Amino acid sequence: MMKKQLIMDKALELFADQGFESTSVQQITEKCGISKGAFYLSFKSKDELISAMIDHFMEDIIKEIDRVVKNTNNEELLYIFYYETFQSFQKHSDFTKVLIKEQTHTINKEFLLKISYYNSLIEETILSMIERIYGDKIKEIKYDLLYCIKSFISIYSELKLFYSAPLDLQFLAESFVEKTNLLAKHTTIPLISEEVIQAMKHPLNEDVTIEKLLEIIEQTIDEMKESIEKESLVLLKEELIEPALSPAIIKGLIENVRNKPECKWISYLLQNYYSFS
Amino acid sequence: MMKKQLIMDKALELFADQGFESTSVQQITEKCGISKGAFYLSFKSKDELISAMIDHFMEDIIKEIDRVVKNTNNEELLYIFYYETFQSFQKHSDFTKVLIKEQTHTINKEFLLKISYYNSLIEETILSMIERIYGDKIKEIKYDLLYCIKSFISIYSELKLFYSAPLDLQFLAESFVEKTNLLAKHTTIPLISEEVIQAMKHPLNEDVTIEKLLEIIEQTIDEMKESIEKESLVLLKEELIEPALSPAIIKGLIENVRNKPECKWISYLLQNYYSFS
DNA sequence: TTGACAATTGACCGGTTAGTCAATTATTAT
DNA sequence: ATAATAATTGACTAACCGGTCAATTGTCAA
Repeated sequence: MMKKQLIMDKALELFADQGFESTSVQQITEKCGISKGAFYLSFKSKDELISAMIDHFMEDIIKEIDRVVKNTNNEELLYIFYYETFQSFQKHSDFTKVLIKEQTHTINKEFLLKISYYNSLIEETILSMIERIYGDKIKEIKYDLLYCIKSFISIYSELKLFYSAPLDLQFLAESFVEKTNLLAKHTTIPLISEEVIQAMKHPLNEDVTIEKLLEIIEQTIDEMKESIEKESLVLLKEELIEPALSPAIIKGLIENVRNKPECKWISYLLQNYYSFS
Repeated sequence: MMKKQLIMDKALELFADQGFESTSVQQITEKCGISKGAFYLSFKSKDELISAMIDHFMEDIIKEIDRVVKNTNNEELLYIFYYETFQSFQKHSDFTKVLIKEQTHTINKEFLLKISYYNSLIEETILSMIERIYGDKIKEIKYDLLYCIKSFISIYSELKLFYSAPLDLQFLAESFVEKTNLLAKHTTIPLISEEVIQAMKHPLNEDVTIEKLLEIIEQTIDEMKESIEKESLVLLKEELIEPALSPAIIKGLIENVRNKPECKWISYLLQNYYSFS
């Protein structure tokens, strides 16, 4: 439906400079030139719009970065990574603003969990890139590098997106490549160890209730065609209602489900629910 | 008044995990065990409470960091700076959370301007520190270093304050000292030039109206004892209503006013208003 | 042209917000 | 003890919020 896209676009503009909470459905519908009722024909609630928006843009951004990282040789990789990330952020500048704002601000646990999920996907990509470029020798400082790279990207976001600093993207990427290489080659004091990372993992998912999980699963099942994945999901749903299967079987079913792109989110939630790492 | 402090303390706790907007005056008064009316005896509005809170904590944090930077010899300076900054942030962890949340989120232009003012004070301190430690040779990358140092502090904030990562502050400071030294000694591609800094300066103060300025000035005048500074402020107020004086005289008057700590904010606003750098 | 159906509207609902102010209570001076 | 004054209360207002639904409008086949 066209209407959905229109609402997402206009809402994004408002969210970008007011945030989720301060933007009312009224404002969105006015900007779209539609009535309040029409909004609720496209989205069940304001929260559903936000959730859909996060999915839509995050998937797009991650897909772009992943593609670039996969298809670039090691020599240029870091430069291309920075450059394409900045490009992608600039292309989706409104969404990036929203993300930065809401990452620290939203009270809604569902959004936070979702954002942290996509964040973990990006972290995986960056980590695999670091390992490819620098090899085993930086194993102990890989999380240091990860957080520094993320910081550099934040510097870009702050300067370019929030303060409109006149910065050349290629130059920016070059400069950050140099800084990253410096840190990778000479850092001797690792700051963030594997244990630290483990200790701070998933502080959010304890708030995901069975009811909420069942609701999302049922909705997804309805939208799926008959397949092994759908069958697996049905079994997982029954397991949630009345536990009967062994952990090994559950883990296997979750693995099955993960194959379908539209179920990745659910498999992530289930994995956390059953505390599988 | 004791009541004011009580309200600030309790409000800060709520602001830290809900943000300004999502925290109602009702919630604050309940937590204080006072009535809604009593709140408005201490603060004219919710905004005034927030404004007072920003001033109170920012001045405290900046004073601590400034004192440390001034009283430490160059050798240990960077380490002590990081360590004391982290200590200060930990001591004021609720306020730091508020600051991080609202820096990117608040719509209220007055708060943003205030935060960016205090931010510029901290930046000045960091820059003076960089120059003291590394001397003239890093002149071209001083803004790079500034932003990297700020990024490192952000990493601390994210890990420690938001994700409660188990990190040792001394170790953390040591690690960041190494990273900073590495970047200072080997960076060859300056990212942020003087021109970039100039181009992104003060995008906010265009929203400060004469009326708002007059309001703040009048309020401050009432609270001041007779002095050269008060006289200067009265003259500046009259100048705002009916321009008559030369730029040189205005600049001098602003310089006078700046001497009183309680007028620093006003002198900053006036300086921006008259576009003095 | 008619009638069945789908799309769209906006007045309305219950709830929450910041802020006010007449009424009440507490304190102090005499 | 009494009167005057200061401090405190909480019901109240007007505005706004997300969400609903009876009523209206638009569409199209017969």
